[in-house]
Amino acid sequence: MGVYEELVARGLIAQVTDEKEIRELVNNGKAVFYIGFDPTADSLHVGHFMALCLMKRLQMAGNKPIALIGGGTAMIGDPSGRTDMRQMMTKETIEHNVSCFREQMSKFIDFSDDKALMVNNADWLLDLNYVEVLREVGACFSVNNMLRAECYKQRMEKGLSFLEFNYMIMQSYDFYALYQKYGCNMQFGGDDQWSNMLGGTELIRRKLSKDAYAMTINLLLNSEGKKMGKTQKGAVWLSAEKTSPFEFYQYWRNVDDADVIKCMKMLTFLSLDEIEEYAKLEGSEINKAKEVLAFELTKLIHGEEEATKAQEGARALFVSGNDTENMPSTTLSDDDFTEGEISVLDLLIKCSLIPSKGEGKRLITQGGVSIDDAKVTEIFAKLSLKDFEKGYVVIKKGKKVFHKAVK
RNA sequence: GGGAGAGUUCCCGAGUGGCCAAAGGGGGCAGACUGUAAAUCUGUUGGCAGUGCCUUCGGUGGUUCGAAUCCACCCUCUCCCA
Repeated sequence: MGVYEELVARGLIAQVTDEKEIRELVNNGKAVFYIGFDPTADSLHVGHFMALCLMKRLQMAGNKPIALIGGGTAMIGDPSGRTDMRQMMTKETIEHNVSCFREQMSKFIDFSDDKALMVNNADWLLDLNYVEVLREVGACFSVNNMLRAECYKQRMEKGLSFLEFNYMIMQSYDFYALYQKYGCNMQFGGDDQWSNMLGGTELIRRKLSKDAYAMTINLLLNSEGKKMGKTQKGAVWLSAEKTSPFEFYQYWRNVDDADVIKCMKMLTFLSLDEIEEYAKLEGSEINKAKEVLAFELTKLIHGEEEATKAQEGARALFVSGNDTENMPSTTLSDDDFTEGEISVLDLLIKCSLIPSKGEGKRLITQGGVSIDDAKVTEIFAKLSLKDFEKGYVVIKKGKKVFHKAVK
């Protein structure tokens, strides 16, 4: 089975421009492909992880990946898949984000010995001359066609600025530039990028009379059709500072039954045969598969040691009771105590478990807070230093959130 | 440039002078049931202090005892005409 067939079997491929050609290139390690990443935050998140996985799989099959960081296109803002206008980002923010991306990616993709490249489209986009671009590139685009593209259609009601309208042209120009510079013959991206990617193949055909290919990967959607990797607090990040390994592990440990196998196929490097075995599990047995999924992913992102810690921590908490070793924790100082006491509400705030005291009161009233296994029943309950005699207390919020307060 | 309309709390969306911290739905959170799942049911959903205060209905001023609601100007968006 070639790598292309494997991608299909894992349910990763959404659309391709020319299946035969792409299979041929990819399976024989002849592809030089690029994937673009918009530096809209200072860390990569789960959505990017799919793309990174794909890069790695293809790299292992002998193809050469180019990670393109959109330092230039971020100045414009991609309207695809968005119903509202993007906030304009400052140059400084973009530069900061670019360097964060660079660091995270190099942990995952092998950039040594020219096996992969990392480029920033700011290097060629920012110096373009407006009139020149219009004549060279603008002439190749039909506004009529652009307006028919799905990504703009959605915006026709809510409004689309000329700035954003140009995003497709800039992305197309990237492909064109990479083709000439590095012989990049293929572009991958999320399925919402389809029209932008076609713009690039079309531009290359017109300008150079050469064929280039595009392929989109399925977005990671849950059984309800919503994008995965988002929590109420925001995205699930790959950096340990923004999403701790424990939280990361828990996110995957808690996915719906219906989504476990799909996630395994799309995100892990477990063999398809092995995954088939997990797919046979039923009922509460599915929990085993969830543990494997969570462990494998945490290992990929944070390393085996952290993954083991997260797994043991979770098992201890949920199965056997109270191992506090790997629990997220907050250290309290003397200033947090008034006359040797701290109120439960202040404690919860200090540990960032609640955003406001009103929320805390509600939680306590509804029986959602326990400290050292004792349910807190009084909203103005206080803890004294005596309660910290063993050095910490364990706070339980709801059923799944555990936190250790150390003194 | 001319004309018409819109901007409400996390999101959608009601509200056209006091009964509005603002209906309803979605989402979130908590409880029950469970398998750290789903479905279902219940409660809850601006902040701070215990019943009152503060901040919030695009922005800034104004009218009024009292404004999300009326007036003026401004900003943003949509539609029609050019």
